[in-house]
Amino acid sequence: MNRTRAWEILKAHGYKKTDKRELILSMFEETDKYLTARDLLEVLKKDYPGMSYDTIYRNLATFVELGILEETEFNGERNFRMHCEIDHHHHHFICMECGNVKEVSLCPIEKLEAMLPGYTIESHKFEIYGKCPQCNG
Amino acid sequence: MNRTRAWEILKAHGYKKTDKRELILSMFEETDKYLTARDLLEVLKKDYPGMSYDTIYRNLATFVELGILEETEFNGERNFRMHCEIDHHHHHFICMECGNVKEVSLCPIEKLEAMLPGYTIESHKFEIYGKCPQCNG
DNA sequence: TTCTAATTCATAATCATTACGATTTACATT
DNA sequence: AATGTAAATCGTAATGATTATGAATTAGAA
Ligand SMILES: [Mn+2]
Ligand SMILES: [Mn+2]
Ligand SMILES: [Zn+2]
Ligand SMILES: [Zn+2]
Repeated sequence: MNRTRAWEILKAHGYKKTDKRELILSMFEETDKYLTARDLLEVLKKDYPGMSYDTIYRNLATFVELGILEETEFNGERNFRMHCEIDHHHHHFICMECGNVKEVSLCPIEKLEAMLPGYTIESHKFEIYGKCPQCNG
Repeated sequence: MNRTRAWEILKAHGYKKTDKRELILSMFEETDKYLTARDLLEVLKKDYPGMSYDTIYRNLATFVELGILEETEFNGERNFRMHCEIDHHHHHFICMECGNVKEVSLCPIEKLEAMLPGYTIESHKFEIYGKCPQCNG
């Protein structure tokens, strides 16, 4: 996902183009790491000192709802990142040192479905945490 | 894990026997569901109206540290449950309707390790959410 | 029974997140 | 280009989970 595509989606749903949204999207575009609301505010405050958490959270919710961002939760905080381009189902290795993210295609959810008759699987979370090669030194 | 074993561990680490701990442990012993700090306080307030969140959280942290409880996070809250008896590595299907938990032995973490040379895997989370057979009707 | 460290209580602080009325702004329409 | 209006943002306060702290209580050893 990139900013251009994001704006197509936003427009298609009747959302207006604003500088704040543009800035938020550009922050996500230039990193593959997960960001928190706090991360965003910290940076946006430089350009917009009056920037409100309400604006951040409301837009994050919109972006997730429209599939522009993906969301997860670790270290007791909500984390967001640009939704992956990759079309096939996959998961992420997340470096707890630098935040870098690596795609992981292994997922046993289909096998699992067969092993749980009577159960309805609505969602699943498979996340791997550790240190990436750079941080391992 | 049961209360008796839990007390062995607590004693072995020099922790004292208190009524609050006994009650907390008994709550976990009699269900296989995940409980939040709020769930616990709600019940403990009946016997101990002055019961403090501090006591709950401090003991939960102790129990997790000693391997008596296991902890996870979903729906934006920390959730706790008695640590499983089962010795082999496994994960959980969690019913989002009734909270029931089912063991799931499928896990691709070892295969994954081989697929991520240079990476150090420190931990991983694999959780499946949905509806159990009873709640599906 | 006495002593002491562990535990709990009572309360406030902190942190992430949400809520809301007032104000401003994007953009469609004239 | 000016106008009207719904959308978006601001400013600020509320909420809810969690953590912190100092005083009071208590379990268990001596
Ligand atoms: Mn990805
Ligand atoms: Mn289990
Ligand atoms: Zn998967
Ligand atoms: Zn596993």
